Amino acid sequence: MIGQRIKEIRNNNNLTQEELADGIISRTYLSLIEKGTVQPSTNVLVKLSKRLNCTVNDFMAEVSHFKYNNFEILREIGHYELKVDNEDYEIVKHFIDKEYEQIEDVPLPDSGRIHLIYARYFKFKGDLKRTKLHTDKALQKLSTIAVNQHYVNAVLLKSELLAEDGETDAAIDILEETVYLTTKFGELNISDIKLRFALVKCYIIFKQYYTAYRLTTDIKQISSRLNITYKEEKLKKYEMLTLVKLGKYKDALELAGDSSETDAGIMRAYSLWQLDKVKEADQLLKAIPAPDKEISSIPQISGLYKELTGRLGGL
DNA sequence: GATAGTGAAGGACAGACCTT
DNA sequence: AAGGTCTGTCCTTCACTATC
Repeated sequence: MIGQRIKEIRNNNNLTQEELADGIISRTYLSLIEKGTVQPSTNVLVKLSKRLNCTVNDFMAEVSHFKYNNFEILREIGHYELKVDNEDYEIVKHFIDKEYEQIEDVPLPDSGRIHLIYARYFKFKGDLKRTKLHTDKALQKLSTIAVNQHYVNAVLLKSELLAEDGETDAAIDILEETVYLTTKFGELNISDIKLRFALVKCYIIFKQYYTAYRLTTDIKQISSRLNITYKEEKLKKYEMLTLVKLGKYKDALELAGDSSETDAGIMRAYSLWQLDKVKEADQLLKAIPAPDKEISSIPQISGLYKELTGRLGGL
């Protein structure tokens, strides 16, 4: 597949094998690469991509499936991916019922996308066994092409499952590896932000707060470079939490501003308490509505709340 | 003739494995 | 730990053939 793409791009650039290979590899070897007989090294791919004025990712981009005549399925995959994104799972059930994963000759990337839809559906349904099965299949099939948004989504789901199983270190491994690949071969996009978000969550579980904080800074930089916003509120909470955990209470207070939002309030109160402003902390804490169960979507913030109420309860 | 494909032979290198 | 050997992969060169 890579060879096919190289040939396509070379032809678009009106270059012969001789011209493209010159000074990089032998012409014969390029021929073998294009035929798919050999697997070129990354080094070679990088050099070829430079001469062809493209990225290595372009070599791995999906070859258009004009031979794959089932456009209907492709259209449906895209349609139901959106439905899954919107958590419209009841509609997705129609897609599941069609059992597209049983169809032979579906190209690997598309088959991977089908499995990913299945995995996300079964995750919603709470069927962990099928979720894991389809996630692994999706990863396996999507890994045959360049790191793209579908592969990243599969990685995110996989890391989520690993973290839920208490295998945070394995989750970090797969996320870091994917960050490396996207950074090395791809151009920055929303996937880079999503991956780092997932990493922040894992590093907080691992109590590696400095790394988590550094990642929140990375996310802000990438967002600003791409001129997009992504879960700004949650990012701010993570940033505050890491600052609090690092003992940078003044910075945390500054970041929280005068937000009346519950999580921010908890972290403000906690920081104030740490800075010996017990009275202010107590007042702030009393203004926070008493939660009946989980107070925050971020467990560590609930932890701060419990600690704080424990300490200030006697006042 | 220019370009591309194939096969054989072999060098360079890295990783795995074993011995000292 | 340091070394030697083996093995597999990447890559080259050369010679030849096929296609346009």
